[in-house]
Amino acid sequence: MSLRLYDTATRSVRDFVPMTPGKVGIYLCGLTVQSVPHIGHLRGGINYDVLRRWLRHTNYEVTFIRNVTDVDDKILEKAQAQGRPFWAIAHENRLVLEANYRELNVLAPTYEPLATGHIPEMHELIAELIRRDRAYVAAGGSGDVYFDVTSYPEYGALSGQNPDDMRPPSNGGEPDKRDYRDFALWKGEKSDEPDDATWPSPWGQGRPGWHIECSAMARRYLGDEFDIHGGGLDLTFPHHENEIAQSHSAGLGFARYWVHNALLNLGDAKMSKSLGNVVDLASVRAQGIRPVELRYYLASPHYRSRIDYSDEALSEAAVAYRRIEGFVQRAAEVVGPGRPKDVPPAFAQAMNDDLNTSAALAVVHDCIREGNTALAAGDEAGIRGAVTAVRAMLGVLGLDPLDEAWTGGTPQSDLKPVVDSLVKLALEQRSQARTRKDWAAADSVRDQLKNAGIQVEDTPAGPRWTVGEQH
RNA sequence: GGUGGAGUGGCCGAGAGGCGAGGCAACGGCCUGCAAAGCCGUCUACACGGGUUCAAAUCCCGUCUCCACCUCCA
Repeated sequence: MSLRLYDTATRSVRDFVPMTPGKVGIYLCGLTVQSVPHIGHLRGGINYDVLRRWLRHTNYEVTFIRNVTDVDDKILEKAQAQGRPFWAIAHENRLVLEANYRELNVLAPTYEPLATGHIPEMHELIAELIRRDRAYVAAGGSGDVYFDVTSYPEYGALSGQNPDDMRPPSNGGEPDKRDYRDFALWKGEKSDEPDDATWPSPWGQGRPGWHIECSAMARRYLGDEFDIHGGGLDLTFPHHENEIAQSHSAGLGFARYWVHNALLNLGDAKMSKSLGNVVDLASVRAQGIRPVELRYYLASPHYRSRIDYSDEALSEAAVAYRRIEGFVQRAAEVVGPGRPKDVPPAFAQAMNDDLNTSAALAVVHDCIREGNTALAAGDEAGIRGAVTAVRAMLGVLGLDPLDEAWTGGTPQSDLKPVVDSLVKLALEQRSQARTRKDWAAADSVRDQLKNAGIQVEDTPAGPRWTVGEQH
C-alpha cells in the first residue's frame, strides 16, 4: 500500500500519485512574519515536516518550498507604530521562526523564498491575468489591480462555497472593486504607508496584494503544476481559493493535492495573534517542557484533528515521551544505538493512511513494550531489534531521542564524562554498602545524588544514572 | 444566512458496521533490601432521542453543544 492523503479539493482521501515518479514537489504556506510564532504555527510546520520525512523515508526525492510573506498590512502597521522599517520587523520575526523550527527539529526547507524577493514574478503573473481579461486596473486611479472573480466560474470549489452565498462586507467594501468578492493583486501606494514598502510596477508604485506571492513563488520553484500545496485550515478561504483562481486563470495547472492541517485552540477559540490567546515556544520552555516533548505533543494527534491546548495535556505528553526516550537510552546503553532503517509494516500502514501518527505511535509503544521485556530478560537480539525499529519510526516523526538535533552541542555533553566518573565513585560506595546490607548508607548515597539532581536506578546490568529531568 | 468539521472511559487520543488502538492517571500483582524503571492484570467508553441491521461508537433521521471559514489569520 502506498500513501493516501486527504485532499481538501475533493473532500476525500486519495491515492497519492506524483507527477514524476519518485519525486514530490511541496509548497507550504509559511508565515506572515508580523510577530513571533506561537505553537499553533509550529504545529503546522511539524505536520508538514512529518509528511516530508515520511515521503523521504519511502524514497521520494522531495522539493520542499516554504515561503515567508514579509510584507503585508499588519507588518506595515507595526512599522508605523514602532517607527521602524517594516523589513527590520519582518526579518526579526523570521529569525525567531527559524530558530524555533530548528529547536523543534523541523528540517530546513529546500528553499525558503520571500515575497519581497519575487516582485518580478508577481508582475509577470498579474500582466498575464490582465492580458487574459481576468484582472483589471481599478478605475479610480488608486493604482490597485484586482482579480475579477466573476471571470472564474469555478470560484469557491476548493472551500465548497457558492460565491452567491458569501456575506458582503459590512463596511460596503472597497469602492474601486467591480465586485466585493474581487481581490487585490497589486495595491497602489498609499500616503499612510511607509515609502520603503513600495515597488515600481507597470500599474504604478505599490506593493503586492496577499495571495499573489504564493502563486508566483510556487510557479518559480515548482513549475506551472506541482504535487502538493499545504497550509493551515484557516487559509482554505480566501487565500488558497484565490491562489487557485489566479493561477488557473493564468493557464497554470497549479497544485494537484490540497492538504490542510487543523488548528490549535486555546480556551474556546483558535490560538491567534489577533485574539492574543497565544502560547509560544519560550513560554512552553518556561513550564519545564523540552522542545522534543512539545514536538511529541503537537505530532501525536492526527494532523486534521483540532488540538485543544492545555498545560495538563502538554505535560502528560511530556511524560509519555520520556517513556519512549527512557527505553531508547537504556537499550542503547546495552546494545548500542543500532542502525535504524526499516519500520514495521503496521507503522508504514498507519503513515500511509493519511499520516495517522496516533496509530503509528501505538506501534512504537507496542515495540517498546517488547523491547522492555527483552531488556529485562537480557535478550540482546530482541533489544537490538526493538531499538532499531523504534528509532527508525521515531526518525520518521522527527522524535528520535538520539538524533543529534536533540543531543548535539549542549554544554552538558562536555561535562558528562566528568560527572560520570564522580557519580561512579559515589555509586561504588553505595554498592559496597549494599553488599554489607547497610541499607541506610546505601540509601543515603542515592538520596544525596538525587538532591544533586541525579536519579539512580538499578537494572539487571547494574546501576545506571540520569541527570534528573524536570518534574 | 451560507460552508466545512467535531462531541469517545478519570484525562489525552486513534478507530469508523462484528474481532476491547495506544498513552497518562488509579488500583491489584510480579520483580526489587527499599525505590525507580519495567512486565502482567483491572477500570469495557463512544453527546442525546429515534430508526435500519442477526449485529451500530461506526449507517440513516432528528435534537443539543462546540469549533473553524465566509474580514487579517498556520
